Amino acid sequence: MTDSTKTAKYIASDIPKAYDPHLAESKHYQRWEAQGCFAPEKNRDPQAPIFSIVIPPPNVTGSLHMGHALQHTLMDVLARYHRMRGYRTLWLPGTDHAGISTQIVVERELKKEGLTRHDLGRERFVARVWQWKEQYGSRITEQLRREGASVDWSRERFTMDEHLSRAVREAFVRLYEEGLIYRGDYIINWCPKDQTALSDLEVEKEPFQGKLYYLQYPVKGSDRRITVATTRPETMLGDTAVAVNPHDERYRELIGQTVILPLVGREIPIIADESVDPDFGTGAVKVTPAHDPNDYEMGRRHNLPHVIVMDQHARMTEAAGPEFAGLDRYEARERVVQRFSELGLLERVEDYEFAISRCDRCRTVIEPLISTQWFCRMNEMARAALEALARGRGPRFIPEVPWTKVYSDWLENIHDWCISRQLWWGHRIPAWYTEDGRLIVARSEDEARAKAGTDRLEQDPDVLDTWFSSALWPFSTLGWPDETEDLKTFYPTSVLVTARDIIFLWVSRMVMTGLKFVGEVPFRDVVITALILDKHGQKMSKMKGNTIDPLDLFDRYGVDATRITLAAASTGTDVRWRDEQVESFRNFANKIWNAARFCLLNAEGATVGRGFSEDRGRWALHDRWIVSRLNRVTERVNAAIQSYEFHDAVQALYHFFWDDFCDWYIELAKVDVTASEASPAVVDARSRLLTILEQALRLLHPFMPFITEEIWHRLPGAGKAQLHPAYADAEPTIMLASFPQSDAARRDEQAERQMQSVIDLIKRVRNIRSEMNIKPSEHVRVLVGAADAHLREVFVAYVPHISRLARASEVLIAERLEAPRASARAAVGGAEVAVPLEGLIDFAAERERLRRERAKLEKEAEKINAQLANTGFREHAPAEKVEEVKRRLADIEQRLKSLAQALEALG
RNA sequence: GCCCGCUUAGCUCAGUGGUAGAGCACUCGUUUCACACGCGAGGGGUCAGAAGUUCGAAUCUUCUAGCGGGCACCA
Repeated sequence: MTDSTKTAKYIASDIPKAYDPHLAESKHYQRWEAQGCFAPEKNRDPQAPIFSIVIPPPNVTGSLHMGHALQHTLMDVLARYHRMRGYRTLWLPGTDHAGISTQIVVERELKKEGLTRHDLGRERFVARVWQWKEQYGSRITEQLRREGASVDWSRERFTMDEHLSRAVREAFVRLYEEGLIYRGDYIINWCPKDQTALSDLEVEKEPFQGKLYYLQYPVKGSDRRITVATTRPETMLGDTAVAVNPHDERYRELIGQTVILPLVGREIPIIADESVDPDFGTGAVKVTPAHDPNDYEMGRRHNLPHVIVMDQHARMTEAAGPEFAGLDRYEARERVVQRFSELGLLERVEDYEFAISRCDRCRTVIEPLISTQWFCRMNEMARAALEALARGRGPRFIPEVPWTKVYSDWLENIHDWCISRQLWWGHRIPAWYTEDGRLIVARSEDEARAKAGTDRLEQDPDVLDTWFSSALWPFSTLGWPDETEDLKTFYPTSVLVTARDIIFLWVSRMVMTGLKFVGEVPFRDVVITALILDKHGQKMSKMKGNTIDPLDLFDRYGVDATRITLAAASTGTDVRWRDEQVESFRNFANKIWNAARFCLLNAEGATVGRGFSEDRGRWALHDRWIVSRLNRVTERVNAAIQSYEFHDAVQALYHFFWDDFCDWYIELAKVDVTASEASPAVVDARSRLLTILEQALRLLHPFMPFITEEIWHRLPGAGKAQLHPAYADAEPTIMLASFPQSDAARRDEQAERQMQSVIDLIKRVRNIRSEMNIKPSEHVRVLVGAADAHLREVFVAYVPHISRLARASEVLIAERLEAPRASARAAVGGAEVAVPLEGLIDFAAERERLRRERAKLEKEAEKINAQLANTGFREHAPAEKVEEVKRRLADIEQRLKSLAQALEALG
C-alpha cells in the first residue's frame, strides 16, 4: 500500500460490520518479524536512548498460562511504547532448560517404550532430551508470536546454548576460586521420587494431620525409662542420642547416662542441649543426626555419630537392622510402632498437626538426607545486594510495598544455596576428580587436565540447579563473560516484569550475580504483577483443574481484547478473572472497528494529518474540544505507562475513544462529513476525523497491536509521514510511528467548557424526551434561554447538531426563555431549556420530575452552604478551594432559580 | 509466633485530604443511514466496624472483625 497518495473510497461491503480479530492476527506479525521491526537495529538514530527487557524465560516444557499472558502483555506494552518513542528497544526472548521438569517429561516418554534413562546411559539420554527440545521446545515460542510479543527473535536464547553454558562454567569457576562455592556433606532436602537434592526454595511446607508417638527408651542399669516424643518413629533406628534441657530438673540426674535403644540394642548417651524445649512433649528428644536438620546440628555440637537408616529411595538400609532393611519409610513406621507396642514401650499416640515438606514439582514428601553436595555461600553477595538497595542502586520494586521489604528481609536471613542436582539434564558441574582423589575445578576438561597434570580425570556427575543458569540470564544472554556490544548497550536492563513467587528463586539471585559479575544491578525497575485468580478467588492450578487457557481466550475474544483486559487488570492486587470483562473489551475492539468504518466510509478526498488549519481561531468549537481532549488523554497515557499504571492508561483510552470520540465527536462531525458534495470544507472535516482517529490508534497500539495496525493501513495518508524519525527508512507500520506526546498549546479549557454546555444541553433535552416518553420518531421544539451572549453564540452555531442529536425540529435561542405553559423544562449551567409538549405533557409528572431535580440540588446546596458557613473551612482551606466551592454553589443556585421558575410556569 | 495485604454499587475493581467512580449486571425506551459486540435515558453505595487527627477523612493514626498471603518454629 502506498501512503500519502492513497485515497480512500470504501464502499460499505469492503469493511465487514463486525470486527474479526483473526484476520488481523494472522497477517501482521509475520511482516513485522520479517522486516526486522523487533530488532533494535531498526532504529537508525545513533543517539537514541536505550530501552531493554529480558523475558523471564519460560520452561521449554511449558505452555502459555495466564501469568505469562499478563507479564508478556505488560512487557510488550512497554517495548512497543518505547520503540514508538524512538528508544533503541530490545526485548530479548528465550527459554529455560528446566532441569527436573524436562528430564521427567522425557523419562515418561521412555517409559512408554519400556525404557529408563539408565537403559540408555547418560550420553544417549541427554541426546534424547535435546531431540525432544528441538521437536517440542518451540511450542511456547510460537505462543509468544500469537500474543503479538515484539521480541527480537534474532537474539533468542536458551539456557543450555553453548554460550550460556560457558557463562555458567565461568561463573562457577570464579565463585569457586573466591571460596564462595564449596562442596561437602550436609543434610539437604532430598526428593525420593525425582532422585535429586533440592534447595530450600524448592520445597513447600504444608500443614499435615499426623500423629505424635511417645516412645519409651530403657535407661541402662536401672528400671527407669525415658520417654521421647516423635512424629517419625522409624527414624529411631538411627538415633545416636537422647537430649534434654540442661536446666530440666526432671532429667538432671540422667544426663551422662546411657539408654539402650529398643529394637536395635545400641547404647546411646543422654546429653544436655539448650535447644531442647522442656515444655514440648516430654522434654526429652531423640536425636537422629543423619535424618533431621535440627538433630544434624545437635549432632555436630556433641560429636554424635551418623547412622544412616534410609537410602535415596526412602527405603530402610542394612543399618536399620535385618527386620527393617528394605522396607519403605512408611512401612517401617508401622512396623516400629507395632514392635514398640508389643514390647510395652509405646506410651501413647496423639493426634498432632505439623508441617511436612513436599517437593514443589512432584509433591512427594521430602526426606532430609545427608549427602555430598555443592553449595553457594550467599552471605557476602546478599550483603552487597542489600547495600545496593540502601544506596539507591536498585532495584526499585513496583509496587514498592510490600515487595521491597519482602526482598530485603529474605536477603537479610539468607542461607547457603544447594546448587547441585542429581540429574542428567542440565549444566554439568565443571569439577573433575583425579584418581588420587584431588578435586579440580576448571572452565573446561582441557583446563582441568592441565591443572591436574594428568588425563585420567572423572567429571563430577551432578548438574547445576536450573536457577543457577537463570541467575545469570540478564547478562549471559547479552554475551557475558565476553564484553560484547550488546552487554555494553543493553545492560543493565530497564525493567523486569515477573511474578511474585520467584522473587527469591530468581530476582534476588540475578541481583546478586549481576552485582558480582557485572558490577551493576541488572534492572532499574522490577514490576511484580498481580495474580490472576479464577472467578471464585482461587489460585489457578492444573491440579485443581481451574486454569484458564489464554489461547482459548484468544480464539474466543481475540488477542487484542485479551491483552487490554490483562493490562486493565494489572494493579498490585490480585484479580478474579471474569470472561465478561474480556467480552466488554471485545466490544471495545468492535467499537474501534466500527468507528474506523464510519470514518473510512466518509473519507473520500480526505487525508490523515490535514484539515486542521494553522489558524486555530478559525477552528470549530468541537475541533478545538476534541484536540484538547486528545491532548489530555495523550498526557495521561504517557504518564501512566511510564509509571507502570497500565490500568489507568486503559481507562483513559477507553473513555476517550468511546465517550469523547465516538459518542460526541463523530456524532457532531456527521453534520459536516456526510454532505453529498465534497466541498473543501467537507473534505477538511473528513480529514480531521481521520487525523484524530489515527492519533488514537497510535495511543492504543501498544495495548492492541493487531486491530490498530489493520485499520492504520487502510487510512489514507497514514504512512511514512507518521514514522518516528529513528525509523525514517522503514516500511510504514504503526508500530514504528511516533507515539503521540502532549503539548500544552493544544489544551483549550474554554473550548472544553463551552462544548460541555452544548453536551449538557443535548443531554437535558434527551432526558426530557425519555422521561416524557416521547417516541424517537417524534421531533420536538427546543427553546433555550441564555443570558450570556457568548454562550448564545455557541448554541446558535450548534443548532444543526443539537437538532440532530436531540431530535429537534426547531431550536430557538433567546436571551430569556419564553415557553408555553405546557413545556418540560430543565436548567443547565448558564442556560435554561424548555421543550413545548402540547397535549403530551403530564403536568403532574413534570412537576414531580422537577421537584426530584430540585431536591437533589437543594441537598447539594445545603452541604456546600454548611461547608462555607464553617469558619474553620474559610480560614484553613486554601483560597483556591474556597473559590471553587463558591462557584459551585453559585451554579447550583442559578439552576435552582431556573427550576423554581419552571415550576411556577407550570402553575 | 512475626510481618504484610485486602474489605468501596448485585458482581469484578479504580479511586492517597476537598462534589463517591468505571465495566458488567439491572430498569425503561429504541432496529435512527459506523456499530444490537449498538444507541438514548435511568435506578443503585453508613466506602467492614469503632475511636482519633483535621476546618474537612473512602483517603492519615490506633483498635476490632472477616478474608487472603509471606516468613520462622514445630521432637
